[in-house]
Amino acid sequence: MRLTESEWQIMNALWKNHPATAREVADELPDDVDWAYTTIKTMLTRLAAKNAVKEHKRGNMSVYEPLVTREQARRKALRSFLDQAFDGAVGPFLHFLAADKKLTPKQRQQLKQALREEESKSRGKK
Amino acid sequence: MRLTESEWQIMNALWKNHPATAREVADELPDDVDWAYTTIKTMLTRLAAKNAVKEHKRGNMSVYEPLVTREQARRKALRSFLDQAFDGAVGPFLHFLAADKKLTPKQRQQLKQALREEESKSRGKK
DNA sequence: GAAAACCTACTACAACTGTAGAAGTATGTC
DNA sequence: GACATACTTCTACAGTTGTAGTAGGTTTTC
Repeated sequence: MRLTESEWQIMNALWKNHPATAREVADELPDDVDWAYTTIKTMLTRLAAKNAVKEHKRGNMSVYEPLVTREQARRKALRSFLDQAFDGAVGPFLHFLAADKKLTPKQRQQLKQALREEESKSRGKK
Repeated sequence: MRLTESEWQIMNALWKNHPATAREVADELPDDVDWAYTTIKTMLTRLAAKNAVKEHKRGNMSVYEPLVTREQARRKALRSFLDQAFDGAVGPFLHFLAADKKLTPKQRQQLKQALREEESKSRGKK
């Protein structure tokens, strides 16, 4: 279940605040996304068809709820990205990432910190 | 200039070995990609239209050459991914990545190592 | 209770994607 | 030189995506 670019916009809005009506989703969309109300409805309907969201009727109105978590969607997207751009190989990707000139020292620091946290977490479990 | 999934296949093949004829590209494609020769030609033509590859005539035949590097394409793709799934924020992504349960200890090690290398490299430049 | 404002479902439609066939032309082979 | 091969360009066509209009029902508002 792959999200298209527009679908990500909708889902991002929905993850921020849900359950939500189409109108509420519209309000959460970034300012530069200026879609007709019916466009948003169309998107939500398509997302429901894909089982990415659940549509409930509340009175005469529809309220939407994500069926996939942001985590899950991110994981999927990362996987696709890795498959496409790195033949699915994590190692080369990590190198690519670490070598990224645009990473600030702070971000590098952050990444290392995150890794340390994870390490101690998994040590704890062992 | 965004590559579609099929276009990545073609480009991956072309990066592996170029300049290459359509036939050679076909040979480099993964085994599970079994496209008609004309499909590959179509893709290459479309990629040329997008300026992702350059088509040269060699005699009556076409030879293709990437115009974007794999690096560049990867960077673009990473950027799109980050924008979509993380609002473009690198920090949260790094956390997400470091927290990935599927990272093996070895990969974590690798990532840290890569970071260290980068650090000393940039220290050297300073 | 008629008008305004909103909602829903359905339809539309062009651009892009994935995938390839057809027809024509050049090349290698006996 | 006729036949098989291989290449090229053009055309095709269904499915997906981005984006929205229209028509008809419902709720709110003087």
